[in-house]
Order: sequence, then C-alpha cells, then structure tokens
Amino acid sequence: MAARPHLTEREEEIRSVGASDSSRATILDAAAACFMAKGYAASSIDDVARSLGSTKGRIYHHYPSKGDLFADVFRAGMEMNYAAIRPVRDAAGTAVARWRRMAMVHTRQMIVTRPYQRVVWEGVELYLRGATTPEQREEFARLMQYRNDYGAIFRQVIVAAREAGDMRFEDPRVTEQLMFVSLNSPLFWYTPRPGENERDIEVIVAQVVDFTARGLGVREGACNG
Amino acid sequence: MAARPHLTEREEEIRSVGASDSSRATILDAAAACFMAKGYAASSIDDVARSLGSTKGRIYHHYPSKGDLFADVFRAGMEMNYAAIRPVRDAAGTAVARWRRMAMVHTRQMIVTRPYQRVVWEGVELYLRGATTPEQREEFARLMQYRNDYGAIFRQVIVAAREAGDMRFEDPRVTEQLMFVSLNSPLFWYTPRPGENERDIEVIVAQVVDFTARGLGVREGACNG
DNA sequence: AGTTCAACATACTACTCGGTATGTTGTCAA
DNA sequence: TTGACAACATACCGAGTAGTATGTTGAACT
Repeated sequence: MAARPHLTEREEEIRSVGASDSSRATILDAAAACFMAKGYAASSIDDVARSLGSTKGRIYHHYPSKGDLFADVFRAGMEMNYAAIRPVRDAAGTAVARWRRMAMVHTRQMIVTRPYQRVVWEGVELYLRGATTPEQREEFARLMQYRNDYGAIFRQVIVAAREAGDMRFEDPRVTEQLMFVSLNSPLFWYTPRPGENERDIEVIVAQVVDFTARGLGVREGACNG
Repeated sequence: MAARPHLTEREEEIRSVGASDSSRATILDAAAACFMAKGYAASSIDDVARSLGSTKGRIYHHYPSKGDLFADVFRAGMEMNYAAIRPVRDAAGTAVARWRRMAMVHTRQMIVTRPYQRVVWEGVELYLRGATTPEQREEFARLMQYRNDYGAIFRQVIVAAREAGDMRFEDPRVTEQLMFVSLNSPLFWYTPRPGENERDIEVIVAQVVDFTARGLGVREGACNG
C-alpha cells in the first residue's frame, strides 16, 4: 500500500501539471495566432485573452509579461523545428540527400506551424532591432543562440555537400541566409485554401525546395529521389 | 518686362513648393528610418519628430495621419524601384539578359534604399493582414496595385525567358514569390559595414542574383555577362 | 468540515500615443 | 506698414494598454 499512494501521487501530479500545461498550450496557440495576425507591438494581452474567451488574469497567471509570452511562443516554434528535423538530420546517405530531406521537413514546418514560425521570424527581427528590454534581452539571446545552432546544422550539411562536389556556392554565410529566406518564404505568401489536403502542400514544398536546391547549385541529377 | 515677373513668379513658386517638398522629403527620410528601426506599430509620430529635432506639429502639418505618412513612404519606395529599373526593362537583348540586369538593379535598390524598401515590405504585410482602417484601405489597395504591376513586369520577363528555353520552373506565381523573396532578402540580413564601398555591395548583389538565377533554372551559360 | 491553493476574473492605475485646437513666427504681396 | 498665410511649436484630450492588487471558486488534502 505504500507504492500505490506514491504512484497515485505522481499520477495526479502529472495530471495536475499536465492540466496546467494544457492551459498554457492553449494560451500559446492563441498568442501565436494573434501575434501572427497583428504583429507583436499591435497585439495586446487583452486581444489574446479575448480570443480565448478569457481575461488578462489567465495570461498573467502563467506569464509574467507580454515579452515572456512572446518568447515562449518563439521557444516553442524552435523546439518544433528541432523535433521535426531530428529524424532526418543524422540519417544515412550523402550530404546533399540529407539536406534535401531536411529542407523538405523544414519547409513543411513553415506551412503547418505557420503562426509559431512567424513569431520566430518576428522574434529574430525584434532582437536584431534591439527592441527588447535589458532583462528580456538575455532570454532573447538564448533563443537566438538556439536558432543559430539550428542554422548551423543546415550550414554544415551544405558545406559538406559542396566539399563532396554536389553543390556550388560562394560565401556560406550569405548562402545560408539565401537558403533560409527561400525555404521560409511560404510564411509570407502561403495562405491555406479551403479543402486543401496534404498533397497540395507537398506540391508547394517541392517547388520551394527545388528552387532552393538549384539556387544552392545542386549538381544535376545528384539525388533527385 | 512682362515676362520677367512672370518668370520670377514661377521661379519662386517652384522654389517655394520645392522648399515645402524638401521638408516633406526630410520627414519622409526620418519616417522611413524610424519605421525600419521599430516597425510601424511601435513607431510613434513623436519618435519621428524627435529624430528630426522637431515636434508633432511639423509632421501633422504635412500629413493628416500616421497611416498617410507611412503610405507616402511606401509610395516613395515603389517609385524609386520603378525609376531604377526603367532604363533596363525595355533594353535590347534576350529576356534572360534583361531579367539579369533588372534583378541586379532591383537587389541593389534593396540595399541602397533599405529603409524605404522595408516599409514597402511591411506595408504589404499590413495590407494582407487587413491592419488598416477602411479609409486607408483604398489607398493601400492602390499601392498594392502599384506593387503588383511592378511584380508583373518581372513575371512577364521570366515567363518570356522560359518560353525562350532559357529558364525552367513550374508555377509562375509561386516562382515570382520565390524570386522576390530571394532578391529582397538583403533587407533582412544585410547590415552596412563601416568603410564599405560600392564594390562590396556589388559582390553581395552578384551572389544574390546568382542564387536566384539558378533557382529560376537559368540555362547554363545563358548570358553570364 | 475546514484549510489551502491553483486558476482564474475583476477593478484599478499609471502611462503612452494619435489626433486636435490653438498659439507663434518668418515671409511676402499690396 | 500691414494683413495673410505657410510652417511650424505648444498644450491638451480621449482612447487604449501593460501591469498590479485583490476578489472568487472549485478541488484536493487533512
């Protein structure tokens, strides 16, 4: 009988924390949607709360400030990206083949988790513009580091592909920027159509990745599987 | 003696209007810089005025509202783009050669007139998000038309190049988006270095255009001049 | 049954910002 | 010299907003 209460205690602790996390996740979704729709500065906490049918109290119970809420959406978006490319980043095959799979997964992410990814984009801009309070600046710096590491993964792969003779480009830094801007571009021009299915998305993803692959100078016939 | 006063009158009218326009141009520059630095929503009229060493009165004397000021920066940015590509858009040569010159001029514009072009970018986003008042919406609609016409010029050229067998891509609409996102990308990652000259900019422009050209499937050896 | 506490809602404050109403000044025509 | 007007500056108002302080409630725990 000593183990049961202990187990139940942990179960309920998990369920309790899970309930709180569930509410936080709901807030996070609403915040992502609101920040995407109106941008950070034009979005008010009341807007987010209204879209939830709640009031500010709920949000300030979970987040100390608007900036922290935004940062958490940023973090969640980046974690989604890491989780998405994890299965393919260490897969077997040539560097260019790995890159192609990573690029497709990444681009699909931009479409499927668009609200979060637009917050990531705006978060990067806010940081680069220095539009952050000193306290938030170090948290944003961590998130930027997180994001730069993600970029470095791609950069390593395309540099390896270039060394293997399967890509050709000049400055890796500039090329990384061009690559991400291309792969991320659905953030700005993709709008979900009613009755759209996964096939339609795959068609778009293919075009985006093909364009970017050619831009990176992928050798003709190198891994078109 | 009848012609002299008339001439002087016109001269002074021109000088007078020119002085007013000069003040407006100064305001426009400051507004573009401010909107670029902080974004539309986070920029206040007082911010713009402060950066001019003036007060709100000066701005509201020339512009009826913050939105109109923003729209005028938008318009000015687009006019710069039209003026920049005018000499090359109707030049002789193949479509792909015309495209390359247009692309280089356009990309250079993104770097040289960056504050204005970032406002153009944000203006497009504001319109697409519907973050405009009903009155401003029709002015923004005109500006969007203006911008879409500009995009159509490029689209016609790349479609012609494809028909000539010098490019290969699928959906022209998607491809146009990808092309502009690539060419515009210096807006987001270029930062002027101290002591940078025109050569350095040309190196960047070349990389951006090369990447985009390959992305558009420009045939190997087709116009690398 | 009573206590505690998480998860909110409500009420309020201090402050910013867009816009307006009005005052001031230099300039130019008559 | 004097009105008129453009080009601002100054003073002010109302609306919205981030953040806080406090009230409320249902559920778990004892």
